[in-house]
Amino acid sequence: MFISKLFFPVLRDVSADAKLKSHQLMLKSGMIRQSTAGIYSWLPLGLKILKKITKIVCEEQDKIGAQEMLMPTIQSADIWKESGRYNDYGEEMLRIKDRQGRELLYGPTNEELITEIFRDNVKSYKSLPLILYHVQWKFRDEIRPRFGVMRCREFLMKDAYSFDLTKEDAIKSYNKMFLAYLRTFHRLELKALPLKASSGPIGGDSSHEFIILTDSGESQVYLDKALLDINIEKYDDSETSINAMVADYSKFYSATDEKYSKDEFESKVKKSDQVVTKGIEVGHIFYFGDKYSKPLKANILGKDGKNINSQMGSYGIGVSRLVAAVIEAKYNNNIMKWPLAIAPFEVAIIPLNNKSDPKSLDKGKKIYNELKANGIDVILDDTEESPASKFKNFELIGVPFQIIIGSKSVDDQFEFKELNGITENLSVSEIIIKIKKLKG
RNA sequence: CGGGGCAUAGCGCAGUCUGGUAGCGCAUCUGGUUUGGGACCAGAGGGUCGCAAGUUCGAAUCUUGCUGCCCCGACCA
Repeated sequence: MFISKLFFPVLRDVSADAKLKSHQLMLKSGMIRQSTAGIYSWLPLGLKILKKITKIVCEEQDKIGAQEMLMPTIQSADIWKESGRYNDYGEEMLRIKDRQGRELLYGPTNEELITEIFRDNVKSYKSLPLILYHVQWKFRDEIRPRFGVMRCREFLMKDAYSFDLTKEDAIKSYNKMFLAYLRTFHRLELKALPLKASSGPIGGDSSHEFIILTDSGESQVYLDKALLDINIEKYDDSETSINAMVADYSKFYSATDEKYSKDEFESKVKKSDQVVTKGIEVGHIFYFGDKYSKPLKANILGKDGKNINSQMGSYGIGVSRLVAAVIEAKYNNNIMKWPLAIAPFEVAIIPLNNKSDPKSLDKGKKIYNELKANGIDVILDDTEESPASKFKNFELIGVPFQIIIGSKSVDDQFEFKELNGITENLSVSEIIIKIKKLKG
């Protein structure tokens, strides 16, 4: 991408309404624009990051054997009446009538729909276990949306649904998902904390929420430092390894504000291991047995030829919220510090004096082509802006690395600078090797 | 839903109290000078002052109604 062609309407000032840093920075850098209360358009830069995060989320789902599909945003009210949630869900559900007067709704979640699909298409225990997921826009009519995409009404969510024959099997699916979640957040370079949670309107008897630790999050969390030292990379996909992981995470104390008890915290965690910080909920997993399969009559035939209800779980990740959560967790001095894996661009090439020295832009283009040929996501500054303004722009977007072509470059050596970090002089081939290595 | 605030150029704001026909910064366009940390000079374009009604010779300004947005509280990925 040449920056002169990129649609990114940056703002010098943002409204005093944007209180949260992530909200301010997303507006300033032209990632998003608000359409109406709690509803946002994603401009090219924001969408690019959203897609990169989505890809990582999907890869980790695929890795545990979940299969991607896509359900619609609009659903019929009928199945919600069958499950009993049409009345229970309340004002948060956006209800719509079509021209025939049929009752529809904009899905806030998809348990009913997936259960219907399962009911109509899966008849035998031999098809189990089955985990299906999709990444789709949801709508929940929040009483008071705020904080940009952090708490909005329309949001992108990955939701997965597991179907198993027995509770024991269902817990295996649940634990696999637990691992997938921790791996996903690890790849996003976030400190994620699984917490036992009350299960809310989704229902069921086992659930964890996943909280991203930040300095500025919404909810206060209390935890044993040992939880942060667990290395998720040491667990593989085997059942024993997964069980060990769940056991390891269950060993130590952690609680949100609501469940926190001072006495318990003090007695279970050594003073030196106590961590009190803030967090943002980005994921939630539930095991809820036959809560939906029973009312929706999602029966399958077991080995003995008898009909049974499958055991279900559902698993959500707020993908659009994750974008803001990454910013909150990692920003520094008004700069968004993207992990390389989701950065809007991996490298910016900055020829400083395009006007007075046309050769420098030619050099930039040559490097641009070489990097592109090596699969590197690169942006070239082909404008005649002042150097200062160029640097500011790339800082604002949060491109992690810069290649600077200017008076300090000699021959085929260029300044290779880490955003707000060290600068070294490298040749193009050295730079390519370095980035490839960082990408892993 | 309860309580409060705001709505003026693409963005951020002043002007409203005390009515006299709209201004500042940034952005945009033109020309010139600049170029290692959001450059400078000169000029230009851009506004039914959220909508509707009322008061008045005259309304961004006063009155009423409506709409939208935001903030504080109870919910949520």
